Amino acid sequence: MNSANPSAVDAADQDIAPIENVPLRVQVADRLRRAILSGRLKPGAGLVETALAEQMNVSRAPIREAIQILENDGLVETIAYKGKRVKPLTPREVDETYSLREVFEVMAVRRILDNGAPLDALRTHCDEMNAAAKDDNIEALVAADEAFHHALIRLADHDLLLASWKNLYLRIHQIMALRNRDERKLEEIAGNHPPIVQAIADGDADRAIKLISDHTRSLQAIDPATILQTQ
Amino acid sequence: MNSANPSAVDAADQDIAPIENVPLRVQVADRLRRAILSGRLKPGAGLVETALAEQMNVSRAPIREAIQILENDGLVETIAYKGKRVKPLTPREVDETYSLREVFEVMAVRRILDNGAPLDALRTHCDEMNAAAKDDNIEALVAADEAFHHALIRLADHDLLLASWKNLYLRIHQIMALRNRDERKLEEIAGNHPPIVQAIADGDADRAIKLISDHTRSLQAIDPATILQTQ
DNA sequence: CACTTATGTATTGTCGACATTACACAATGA
DNA sequence: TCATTGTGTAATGTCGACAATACATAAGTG
Repeated sequence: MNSANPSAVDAADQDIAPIENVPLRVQVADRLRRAILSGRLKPGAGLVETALAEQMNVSRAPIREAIQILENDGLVETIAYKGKRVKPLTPREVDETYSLREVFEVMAVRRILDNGAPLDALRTHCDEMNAAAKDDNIEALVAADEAFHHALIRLADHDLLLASWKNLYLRIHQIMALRNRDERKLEEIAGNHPPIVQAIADGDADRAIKLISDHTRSLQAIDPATILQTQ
Repeated sequence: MNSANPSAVDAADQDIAPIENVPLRVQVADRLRRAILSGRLKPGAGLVETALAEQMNVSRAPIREAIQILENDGLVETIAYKGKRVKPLTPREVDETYSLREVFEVMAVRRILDNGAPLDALRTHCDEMNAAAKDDNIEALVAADEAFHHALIRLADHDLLLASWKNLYLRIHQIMALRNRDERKLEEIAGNHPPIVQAIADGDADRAIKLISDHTRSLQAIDPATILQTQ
């Protein structure tokens, strides 16, 4: 298969990695998304196409398309002939986001129990979370937490569910970034997960569903009304 | 409030209705969406911007944006530098669509039972369905059916759920349009709904959830593999 | 003949300019 | 003074043209 063209292939492998050909709109969308999800662009902040175009040194077209992508993500809203802004985040929306997330995760657990799936990945992420909690490393714990839930949804083997969950989780990201880092017991968060895996392994549907429900609800409850906005 | 300016206001009321100022992209998106949902544009059919622009007598910009809107709706997909086409519909996707719909509707029923809501609208739509079934009017029955489920979701008082359901229901529309009109008993479909309302009214969560689950599943089961595609 | 290398074509990607809209605010007149 | 009417400004909406890309197909080369 590749024996015909030895030198060129052998030579690099790393040096000449395939040149990425990412459309500008995607690059722009990624940057803006990062800014929103990290909290640098707060809800209510205005997005002006011409200004962004000049700042990023591209024309307005890719900026427009990038903003439309973010609109699909539910992170930005447009008011015709007036402007675009980071979608304001109301307490109600936060509430709805978490409640829908709960439904998604319960659905995933149900499917895993019905169809079966290997749980090794979940256990690995539990270990990562424990390690992060011991190190007092919030970043690592949050990452492992997301990896755990992502893996859980993937195990459900339901592409549409996965896509919906990912979209929803964007807002969870944003909410977590905006929330004043309430220093909760990291070990408590980490400790929440292994029982879920155990319940699934035991085939105990009721317990697994109750645990995952309680878990997502506990996260939801934390948030007071720390919804900052930039008018 | 309006006593100061009598003649102008009184005069028309109908004649001079507010002039709609719908952006071209929205008009284009609506047309294309209708074509897809009605089955005139089949899955796999190519969408060429220049051709559409010429046909609709607008520039490519609104066409592009319209197609991006449909991409967000999940009805169209883009392959960079190659083309855009109506998203192919696999049996698996159909399956996933219906199973996610089931989860949404069960969630709605749960919330209605928890928080309470007036059920008059649901009963009205049940009556409409019965009337349509008696008249052998499929169009009317489908419309009333959608109105019933739409009302059910709205009663759940959960904006995010409503938005997600609407998006999902787009594909249901498409699927129903593509399916070879299997002439099932209209009265059977109509008859499925009143028991759901009754179970909710009775506060019988288990029965209500079971009924709504069975209902959505029965719709799902019909579809063999009648997924037409235009390569 | 097999294989590489141009070249053509269809399509999307990007650009800069102009049109349209909404809003704020000043100018006007009873 | 107050309501009405102009006018300016900032933003999105739309346009036509050109650039970049991927693929098919032909042309060249050993």
